[in-house]
Amino acid sequence: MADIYRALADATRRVLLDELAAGEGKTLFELCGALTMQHGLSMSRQAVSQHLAVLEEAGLVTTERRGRSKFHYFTPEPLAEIQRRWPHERTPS
Amino acid sequence: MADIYRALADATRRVLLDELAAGEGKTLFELCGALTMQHGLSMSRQAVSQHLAVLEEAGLVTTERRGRSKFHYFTPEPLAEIQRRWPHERTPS
DNA sequence: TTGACATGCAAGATGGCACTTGCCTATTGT
DNA sequence: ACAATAGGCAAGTGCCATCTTGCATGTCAA
Repeated sequence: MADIYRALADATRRVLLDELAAGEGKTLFELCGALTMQHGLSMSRQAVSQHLAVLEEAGLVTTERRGRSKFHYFTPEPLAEIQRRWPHERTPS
Repeated sequence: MADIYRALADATRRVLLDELAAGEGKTLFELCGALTMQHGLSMSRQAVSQHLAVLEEAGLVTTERRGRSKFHYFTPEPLAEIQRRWPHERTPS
């Protein structure tokens, strides 16, 4: 499991996490479209694919193949390590 | 305020945060020593200084000059952005 | 089977980050 | 004043991450 800090270091990957956190189960093409349309980021399909691979290695994204499509899901659990490592007060909502 | 994600991306900087979170108010030389002695990281003083500058720009470290020494303090507040951006369930302690 | 669709693999170019080196400034003590 | 201490600035180097390009693999529909 690669470190999540490196995965979060890239702005494009953070936007991808935003997209996946919003609506679940998006494909590579859908994410490419979302990046271009809604975030003004225009990159090749492979660039997005490589970003998703980094996120998956870090455990922040899980995938599920259905047919020729691959659906991506946000998995927030690895983020808990950050709070475990540097705990700080939380306003008890 | 530079982004905290880039600041967290480097392993040395994370160890520095660990050191500062443990005991407050350390100087550059003290941190250099801690890196070498307790973590097996042997780097030049400038390397550590540049890491501290990145952490300070990200708001994760605040400094206070006293005489010719500069004391560094861990400031965890910026980390809250991560939880705000991707909220996930926390075991209600 | 043939073509279109969705994705994967691999090699190359570019830019940025981490680290070093050398010199400089500021503070303290004698 | 002088030396020693603590730290800062700036240029240079090497490497890694990101991105692109081109081709390959697997899936579905007609």
